Amino acid sequence: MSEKPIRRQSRQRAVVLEELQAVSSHPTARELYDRVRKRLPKISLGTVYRNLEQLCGSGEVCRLPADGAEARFDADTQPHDHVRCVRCGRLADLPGTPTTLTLETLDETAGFEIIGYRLEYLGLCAACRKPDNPVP
Amino acid sequence: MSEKPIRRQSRQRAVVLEELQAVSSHPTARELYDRVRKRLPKISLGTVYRNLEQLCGSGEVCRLPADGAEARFDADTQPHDHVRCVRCGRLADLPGTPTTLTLETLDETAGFEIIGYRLEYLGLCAACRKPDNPVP
DNA sequence: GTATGTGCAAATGGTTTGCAGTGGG
DNA sequence: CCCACTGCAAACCATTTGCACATAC
Repeated sequence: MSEKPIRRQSRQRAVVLEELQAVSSHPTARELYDRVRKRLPKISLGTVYRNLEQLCGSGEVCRLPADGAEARFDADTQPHDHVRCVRCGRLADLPGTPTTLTLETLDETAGFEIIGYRLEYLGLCAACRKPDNPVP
Repeated sequence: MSEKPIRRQSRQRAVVLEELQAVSSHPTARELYDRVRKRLPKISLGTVYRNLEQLCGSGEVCRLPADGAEARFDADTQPHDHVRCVRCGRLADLPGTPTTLTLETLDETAGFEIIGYRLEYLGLCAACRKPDNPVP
């Protein structure tokens, strides 16, 4: 029935991936779109979304959990944790190995088969910690 | 400048909180709205959202990270972890103490002042594990 | 009385989709 | 050729907001 369609090459998808790999800022789709548009001025936002979704599906890109806000994307598919600023939403990588969790004890839990985990630290970034910094 | 307004009582807010506390299913705003409407047929979805946001602010309720999808809410404000089914999005509580993380080593990391963390295990729920279960 | 809360409906904003045309294999 | 991919714009859908009225205190 549902055969997965063969993926073709496209300049748009290549550039979307390249530009995402070129930054470490975990951009939103729109931010990435703005970057990509400098190289492909006619690309549409819809195409950026479509390609991001495809790249997610093929594991070349990760969609980071969007806390009610816009989704952010990460070209670093190695497992690593993030810190999110609770005030401005900025997302940063955490260097080093991801936190070790006792996954094995969880396999039976709640009837779920555990595949992995997603860990996000919450905090205040340097900019937002300044006392005179206005709430966005 | 920005004085926090005094909170008054309202039947709507009370019922929203009660109904959220009455379930363990981490409902979306709309699901909660459907429950609440059985008791307050004239309540509007906007009011549910407004009250949920207020209850979040006062810590009586938690908004769970919405993975690109609808936000889910939890009246259990004790720190505890969750499992999310990657297939159907169902969210379940994890019993027992939350995973111990080495927060102290992170305080300096990436210039963030760490406040807490959010941990979500990913997996497949019992229903979605059945091989003949169609993809939603 | 006055400011907060509500219902309603319209606006918003991120994301998805339908369609006709383009282009990779 | 064929079917995946694109640009465009409209559609979608969760959430927010403006407004006039209701109501807690």
